[in-house]
Amino acid sequence: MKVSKEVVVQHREHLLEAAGRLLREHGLEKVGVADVAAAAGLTHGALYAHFPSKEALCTEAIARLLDSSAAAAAAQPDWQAYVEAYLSPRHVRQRATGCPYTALGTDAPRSAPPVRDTFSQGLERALDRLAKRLGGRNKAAVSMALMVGAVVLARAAGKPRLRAEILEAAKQELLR
Amino acid sequence: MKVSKEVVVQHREHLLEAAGRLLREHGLEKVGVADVAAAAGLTHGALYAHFPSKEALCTEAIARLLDSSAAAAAAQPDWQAYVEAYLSPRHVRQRATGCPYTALGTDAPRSAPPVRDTFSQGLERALDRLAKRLGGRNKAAVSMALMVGAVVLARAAGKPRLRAEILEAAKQELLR
DNA sequence: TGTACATCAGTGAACGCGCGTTCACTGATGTAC
DNA sequence: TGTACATCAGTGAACGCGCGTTCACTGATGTAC
Repeated sequence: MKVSKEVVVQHREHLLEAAGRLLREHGLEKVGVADVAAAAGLTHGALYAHFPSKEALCTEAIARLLDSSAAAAAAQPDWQAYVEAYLSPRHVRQRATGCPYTALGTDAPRSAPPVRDTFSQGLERALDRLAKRLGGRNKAAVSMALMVGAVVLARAAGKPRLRAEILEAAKQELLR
Repeated sequence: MKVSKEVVVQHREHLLEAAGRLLREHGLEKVGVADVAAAAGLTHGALYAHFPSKEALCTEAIARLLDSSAAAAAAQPDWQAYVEAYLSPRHVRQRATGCPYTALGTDAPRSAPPVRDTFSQGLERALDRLAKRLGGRNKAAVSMALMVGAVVLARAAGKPRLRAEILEAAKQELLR
């Protein structure tokens, strides 16, 4: 049945949030529109009143992720605290709420143009901001690559000991 | 029809090679058993004479990838040349024949235990070898994280200019 | 060495299942009078 | 303010498609005599 304008906006918001969470946890291919709709408290049919396709939903959800990820970084003025949180076992464990590059990085180049472009633009802006913060584009690129790489490898490492080793090594290097 | 023992071994080999290539290019979820079989010059039914399931095929194919990737690294005694090849635009472009961590890194933690464990063990050995080569586990972890992160980000970056910037920054840092 | 038979990798049709998408219908919302 | 009607987000069944897996059958291989 029809719902009020405010509720429509809420539902759209919930769909994007759920998609952002599920995509980071399970990847683009393993998440179904029914999963996203259910996580938002709706049925799959309703999703198509908000988005024309799964791809459109995912594209917008990922664009949001990249934005809010950049916003979260900007909101932490203490660089050391930011790095320590990023390279924490908690971040490695909780993919669903973590950095989109570490969750979906290797999916980006295989995706359709809309998703690829979203990643590309998000990355460009992320590096710009980081360059201002760290005073140099080279330093920004190296720092981001090291952080992303460390979390990707730590997640691929099954044993907690190896995970901790990778995270610690990256942390020492970044805060040197 | 039945084929000779030698041909059976060849077909198995071709299936694993095709799987290794297609998996790196398209990811675990987008590659079908029919795709792999066709790339190996067989029909999908034949695949099940060699492997009990898609998962078993992928697990073995990935194990091979990790081994041959480590072997390729060991075969290049010149560290600078290795780093330059790894951080080259060519490697960024050709996912199908490149490093398995940069191609499938973010798929690893979402995969079923057999695939996850394969990655975990492969990573452990890769870091061991690199530690001997670079004289320190910390240095090995940092170098590998930076290399993997740089290629993942370079692939996510659409524009050649941004790609080159990331690769160059990482290269300078690693060969410092 | 030659022959008869058992073996088994390969083929392609078929099955079951899940997924993205569509659509007729519902009923609360919001608007026009 | 009250009423009648148009709108449209949401529901759930249905559709088409692709994919992993199975299986009866084929025919070349390899073995036993």
